[in-house]
Amino acid sequence: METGSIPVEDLPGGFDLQSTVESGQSYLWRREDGRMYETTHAYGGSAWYYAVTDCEVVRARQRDGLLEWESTTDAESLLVSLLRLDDDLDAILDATPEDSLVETAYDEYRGMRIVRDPFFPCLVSFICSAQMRVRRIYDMQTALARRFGESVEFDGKTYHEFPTPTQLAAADESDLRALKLGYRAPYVRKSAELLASGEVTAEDVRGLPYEDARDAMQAFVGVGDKVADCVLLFALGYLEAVPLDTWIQSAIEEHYPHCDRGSYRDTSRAIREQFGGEYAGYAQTYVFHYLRS
DNA sequence: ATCCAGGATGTAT
DNA sequence: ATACATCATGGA
Repeated sequence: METGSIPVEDLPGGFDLQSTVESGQSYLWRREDGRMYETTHAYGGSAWYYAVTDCEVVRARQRDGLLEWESTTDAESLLVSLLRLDDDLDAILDATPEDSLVETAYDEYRGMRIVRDPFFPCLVSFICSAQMRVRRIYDMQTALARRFGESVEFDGKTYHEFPTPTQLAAADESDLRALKLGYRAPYVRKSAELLASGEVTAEDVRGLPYEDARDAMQAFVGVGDKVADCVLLFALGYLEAVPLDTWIQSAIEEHYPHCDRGSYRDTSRAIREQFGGEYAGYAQTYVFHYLRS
């Protein structure tokens, strides 16, 4: 086992591990004690979390200004990538317009960062998110990993990686329904098949201008405007993407009624401008977490 | 019991 | 392009 620590206290804008991985933007991380979403700020906020990706387990906790980690291999660059520790949060705040709701949310969860999740797990988690509570989305992803993913041994325990597109494409609908995916089961299977066959790839989307990328994402099944925005924001690094979910819709009604333009596309453009454009997704994620907590 | 949860799809207009 | 019913599941 390799270990290390990353000084995060002096990163521009700081860092907050708990809000980053427990704000409903990523379904990659689990708390080591299995109490995700049951209690808040356990151990003074220094609980261990783990993620499994590329057959590697990485475990991390934040304590005394450090992000301490344990892994099968050197995990520092992986953590910088997954948790976007290279984002200049101060610059992002500076680029965000004066706005009492956004500022309140930024103050409440200072240091929370957008994640950079692996594409396929992110895609599936947000396909599953349709009409579903955050806690149950977690449970579905956990069930998929246990049932279809590779087992990885680490530190005397068995962890389960999220399945590959090929692994999920090989499942049939009844297997997925047995895991309580409900009507999302065929969406997940068909989208896995599109990736497994190479008919659609993440590279077909990555690099496109934002609105083109949002359209391209809808080649997947079970992906409309909102889920497309989530994957663009939380996996592909389109920080301007603002997923218009029910929470943000009600925030628009309440705080930004002039941004409601009827259609998703036009409302999206308006709220994106309201939130400062380039980093509008950051403001969205803070507001989402603030309103939902 | 009825309503709702990080919506998308198929169909009719 | 927009309006509508329909789609599982569990918790309040």
